[in-house]
Amino acid sequence: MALNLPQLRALVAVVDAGGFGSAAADLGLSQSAVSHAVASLERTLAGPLLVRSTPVRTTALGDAVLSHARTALAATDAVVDAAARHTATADGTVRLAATPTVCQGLLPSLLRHWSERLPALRIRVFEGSGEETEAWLASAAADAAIVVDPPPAAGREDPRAGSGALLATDPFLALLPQDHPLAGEETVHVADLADDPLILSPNGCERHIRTLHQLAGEEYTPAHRVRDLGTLISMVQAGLGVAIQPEVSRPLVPDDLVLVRITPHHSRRLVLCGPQNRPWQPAVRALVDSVAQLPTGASGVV
Amino acid sequence: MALNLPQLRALVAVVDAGGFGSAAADLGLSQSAVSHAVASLERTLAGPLLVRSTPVRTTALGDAVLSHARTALAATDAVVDAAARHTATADGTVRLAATPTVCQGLLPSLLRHWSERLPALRIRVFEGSGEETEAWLASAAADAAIVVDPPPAAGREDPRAGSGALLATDPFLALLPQDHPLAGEETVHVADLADDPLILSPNGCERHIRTLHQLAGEEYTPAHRVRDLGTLISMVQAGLGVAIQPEVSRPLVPDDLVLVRITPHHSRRLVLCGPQNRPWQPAVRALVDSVAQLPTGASGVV
DNA sequence: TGGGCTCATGAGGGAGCCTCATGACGTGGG
DNA sequence: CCCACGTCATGAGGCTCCCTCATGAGCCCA
Repeated sequence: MALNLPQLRALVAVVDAGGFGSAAADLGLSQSAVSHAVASLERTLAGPLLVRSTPVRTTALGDAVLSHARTALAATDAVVDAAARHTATADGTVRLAATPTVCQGLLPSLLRHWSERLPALRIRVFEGSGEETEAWLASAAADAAIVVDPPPAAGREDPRAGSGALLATDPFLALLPQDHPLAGEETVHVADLADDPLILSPNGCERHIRTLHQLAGEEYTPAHRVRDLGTLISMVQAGLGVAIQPEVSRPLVPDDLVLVRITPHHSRRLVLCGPQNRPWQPAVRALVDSVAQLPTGASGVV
Repeated sequence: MALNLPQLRALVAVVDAGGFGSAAADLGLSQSAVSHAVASLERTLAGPLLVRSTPVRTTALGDAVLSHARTALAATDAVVDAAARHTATADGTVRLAATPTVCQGLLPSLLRHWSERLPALRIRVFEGSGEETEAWLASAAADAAIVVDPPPAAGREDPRAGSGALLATDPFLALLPQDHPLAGEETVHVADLADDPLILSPNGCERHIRTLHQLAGEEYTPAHRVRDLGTLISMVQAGLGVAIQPEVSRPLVPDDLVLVRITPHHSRRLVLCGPQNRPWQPAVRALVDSVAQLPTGASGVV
């Protein structure tokens, strides 16, 4: 004879209503059901819980049990409440904007994570340059975006916007052919690459690469500019030069190229967030929350 | 499809064990039962709770639900724990010593109260004089007693003894025939009764009555001494004199006698307690606790 | 004494929970 | 490459339990 929820509900209802009949009415059951429930609970607890009088009173045993019964019932209600609140906010479709590097390097594992943690959520990915993604987010063409180096916590015009989640602090690395003289090094310096033609990475990384050269006191003279990351990789493979790429592009680097840590150290912050000028979709909040509890800087999100 | 405890137990066990099979082993069930339970819980909450992988991971919905499920289960465990602790301490037989006045005036309602609140407890009443009751308690011939004016909180030799419950502050009243000249008064003074023969109440009340006369500055000259309260009442009914009786004897006073408030005010404290020189029985603790939460000074305990 | 109210108690039906057996899926070693 | 293995899902079946209906017992009050 195991304890169960209807028994506890009956006990609490009888105490609150002051009688079996009115408790049955409150619970939407027959008086008989309430009587059976309390009687079986008294059997499992091996003692009377209630004094049958008008109004009913609790025995000492009933008193000792009652508060725990209330918390148990409150907790089960909290279970269904939490579930209802969750399903109300964590479904629908989110339009997510991101840059090509992020889409190819970081997003696959993120989408896998979300499909596990938030399976009711559909995510449509929109790939664009850094400027495009921010414009889409501002113009409501996207619901969320992975933005690079947003102003930290400031510039949020709508107080309902909330804060984003730091997905990774993404360091810049040197991309070299495997047979490059420095390919085996632990770390290379920007100055060491001055003799190699620099192939400029696509999209919005140019700003960071220029900063890197300024930090090193080196002249910034890119030899080639390409738009597509595939093109860049092919050129490095062909020995036409070297490149500087963020860590997240590692999954895309073929076996015959290597990524080597570069000094001076410089990195960019990749942040998942919703729009700054209007309230976020609940689903976007759920997406951000589900990655916020991950170890920070986890470029290798499972 | 209603939420129930086995479902919550299954969910928590799977998360803790890291898999359905080991959770089933922990719960002493088949793997199939655990699978069915989690599946039905996911149906009632309208969303997946777990990601089936090795080891299993929670979805965001699962996380939101899990902590509430744990508290619900802990509370149900607390219910059976409280009941077990209670039945372990609140049964058996208690030998209760009390004076005749208390036995006749106060005990009936107390015994009714206890038979409701602590029905598993049998109480054997031993009636004796004040000295006898205290001697029985000291010699372990009684397990508890209702004692008059015990030294307040001091003189407790065994620290495990605990403190008693104040049952009543029991004021002394004048017992008069209904046709006595002062019977209609709100309050009478000890000096007003100087002309009436004083019939001494039985048992240990003489000390208090003497104190009353000292407080009033009156001479203390009892005309009659009787042992039995019934005798005293008969004599007052016969017009042979007046008496001074504690409030608790009110239920025993016939209709043709009246109890009138007396000045100077004097009262005795009736305290239920266990022995002072050895640990109390758990059942005695339960008795004391069950009256301690009543309104104090309730000579009219329901 | 009889009516009304309250709770207890059988009998019966239906839904649940559990088990056994089997199938689907992914994984790692020979 | 494929097979063995471990894990979980899924039906079918039995048994327990939970609920309802009907009826009886105890109590209070007129």
